[in-house]
Amino acid sequence: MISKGRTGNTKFVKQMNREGILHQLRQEPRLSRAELAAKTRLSRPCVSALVEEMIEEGLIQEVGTGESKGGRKPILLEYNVQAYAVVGAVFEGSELEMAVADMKGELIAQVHTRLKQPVDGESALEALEATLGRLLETSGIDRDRVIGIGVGLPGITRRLRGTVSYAPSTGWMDLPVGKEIEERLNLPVVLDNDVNMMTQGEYFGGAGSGVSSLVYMYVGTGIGAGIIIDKQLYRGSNEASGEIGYMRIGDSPGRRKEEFGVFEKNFSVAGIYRKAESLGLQVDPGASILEQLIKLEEEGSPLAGTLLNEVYHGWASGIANTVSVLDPEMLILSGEMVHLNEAGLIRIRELLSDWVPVVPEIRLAALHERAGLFGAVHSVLETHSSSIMAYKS
Amino acid sequence: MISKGRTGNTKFVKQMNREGILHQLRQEPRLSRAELAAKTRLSRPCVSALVEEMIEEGLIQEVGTGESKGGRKPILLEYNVQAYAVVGAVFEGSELEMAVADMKGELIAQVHTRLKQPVDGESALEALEATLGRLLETSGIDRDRVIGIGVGLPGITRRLRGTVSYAPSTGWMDLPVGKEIEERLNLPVVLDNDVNMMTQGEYFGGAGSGVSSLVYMYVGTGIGAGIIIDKQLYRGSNEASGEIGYMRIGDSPGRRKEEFGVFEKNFSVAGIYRKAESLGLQVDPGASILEQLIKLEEEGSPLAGTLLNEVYHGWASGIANTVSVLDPEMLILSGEMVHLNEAGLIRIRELLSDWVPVVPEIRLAALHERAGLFGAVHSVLETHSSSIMAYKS
DNA sequence: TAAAATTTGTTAGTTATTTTAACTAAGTAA
DNA sequence: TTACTTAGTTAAAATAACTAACAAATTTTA
Repeated sequence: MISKGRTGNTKFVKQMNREGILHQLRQEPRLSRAELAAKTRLSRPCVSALVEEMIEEGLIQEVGTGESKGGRKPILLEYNVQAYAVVGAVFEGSELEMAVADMKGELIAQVHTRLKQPVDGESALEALEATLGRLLETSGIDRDRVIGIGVGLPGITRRLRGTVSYAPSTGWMDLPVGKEIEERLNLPVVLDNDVNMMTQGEYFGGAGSGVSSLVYMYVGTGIGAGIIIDKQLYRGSNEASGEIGYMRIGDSPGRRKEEFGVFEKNFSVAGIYRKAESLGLQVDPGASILEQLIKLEEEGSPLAGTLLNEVYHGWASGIANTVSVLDPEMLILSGEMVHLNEAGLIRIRELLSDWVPVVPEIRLAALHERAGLFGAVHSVLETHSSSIMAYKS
Repeated sequence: MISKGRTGNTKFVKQMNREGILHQLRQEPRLSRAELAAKTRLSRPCVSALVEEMIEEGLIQEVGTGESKGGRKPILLEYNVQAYAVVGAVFEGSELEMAVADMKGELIAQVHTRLKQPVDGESALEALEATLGRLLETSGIDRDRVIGIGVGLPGITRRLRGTVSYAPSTGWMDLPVGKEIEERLNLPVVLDNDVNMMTQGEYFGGAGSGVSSLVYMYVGTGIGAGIIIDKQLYRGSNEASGEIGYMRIGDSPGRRKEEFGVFEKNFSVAGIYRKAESLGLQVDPGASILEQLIKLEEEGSPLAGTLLNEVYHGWASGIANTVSVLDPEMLILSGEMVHLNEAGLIRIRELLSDWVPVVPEIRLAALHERAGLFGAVHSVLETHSSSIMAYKS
């Protein structure tokens, strides 16, 4: 019930200040009250009072003394990362990956479940519930200490009317998934699509930590992007931001209103396979197409070289268009793109510097499979770590 | 000096609440204290106190009584739009347009100056100063009542180190323009490029008023876009957001590192002229190219029809790419695009609904030439209307 | 027509929270 | 050993919002 509208009362200020202190402590562990006062621009007595309160609540701990700076030694404080726990879950195809993490977002335990086929809403919910039980048991974490669960689903996640959503590829059409999970598990739920979750993962604990705006570009079955602007995930007005697979890049087939967009039709993993096969190249659908093309080119196949170049050109075009619109600080390449070698990266950077006036820093994703889980966990921390404090105070 | 970091004191709360009241009153004039209390969720005594303060400062006025709703008649309050004034200025080629507005952003007086050629920094500054004097004199507004000036400049405006900026096409390379204007006029300055100013103009008082995210697309010498996300202008990490002229749309010439991007090379006004001329069409560079093509097509020229279609296709591609990334609530077409007729608009909407999953509302710009001035004025109101209150209290 | 009810606005007192100033604690340096 | 520093606490002052009660002005109702 904090600051609903544009006006606030004095309690809101206290909440803000508590969060400010916690924020500092999360960024820079082992700070004294005096240092906190300086960094938060609050008076020392105020910091002392708030800190005492949060120590009582178990959110902060005193952890010994630091070096003297010419006077009394400071008492160092630390964010108590074990005060509570958060759970992250990611559905991917017929797999469910789940983990508990501490309040810093560090994974404590992780389990993996294979869902019964075909997946429907009920079986997915059941799996979620059972796996959560198993996870908490093995990790020895009390259920009361879990402040929420973040769930990543494939496909577009609509948030109309609260937490209604659907994920086409698993057959959960238009189910109020968020609410159902919430009721079933009796836990606050943060729901988002897989790319948004991975984006948050890389942003909070991967290649993108520290920047204030980034684009996370994922090439897989389709092509999508997650966007962080001003340290916040940007979802768009219809939850459809970052649907860059619909860009007009490459050959556009005559047909209209396709399920896939032109860009992803041409340059997703499946699209590249199609191109490779139509060129008569021998490729294995089980392994990375990019790695195979690179290997073929090294072995002297000019066809593979041509296709590789076309792929770089296509991907770079997608990047150029996105960067032209957003001018992000950083761009993170993931999915199939993580198999880019040095030469490929250089080629893409080269094309970009020819094409656009400002080229952002471009990096490969650092977290790989863990990105989604990491993001799910952090999305809960972002959404609920302040509300948890509110209900305690 | 308000809320520098993430923490706040009680004064900050008061500031917030004052702004909340003012905000309500700006949106909906003629509200009573009781209604304000209900809308801002503040207690009636609190509202009364804040309102009294602001009446004394001249920010609010009592304007008679309203209809009874079964009890005592309410005393209606109104935002005093004439308490202060703001100035907007827009440089465009060798012209300088300038206006004063009240606190609601309504233009009170407007003047126009032709700059000496060639334009350099000094002569532009001189013109700015002289025109401001003339404007204030004719409008009879006291200089002390002006809270700031918004200046729109052509080209990319960089804000590195405060307000350093450059505007290539007027020859102001890398001058600390913001600071210089500030010193010269002794007024707070808000500097931005022309497209951003026009975007804010349409957002605050034109086709885009009320939405929370929009893209303003301008086709002129080049092609650019202004982006509003979450009710805020988004400038990008290097002030280069919305540089959609660099998208990869249409024929890309062999040359690298051009001044212009591929999209604008093909589909800016100049680009379309080039295409028209190479097709042997008779076009006059002084009038709207789009209108001429439409007329030629109506007169039965198949070549003009083909080109027109190509232009629609190109513009729609730019829109599709932008929309794929941002998923805005609304898209405003301006510059040469305002000459689109109904058929053209329909064609573009048709292409979009074939290409992208979510099509935003698409409108033509409503403000035309006044957009820049309007935006300049509103950018000052946004930036300084709260600080003016702060220094009063 | 008078009393009751309702809505608006104010007054007085309470509460919550931060700040300032002074003070204690615990160290370093000369 | 004394002076100076830095860390942290205490107590009082300041600020600003809230609650409760009341006054003022109207409408509704008996």
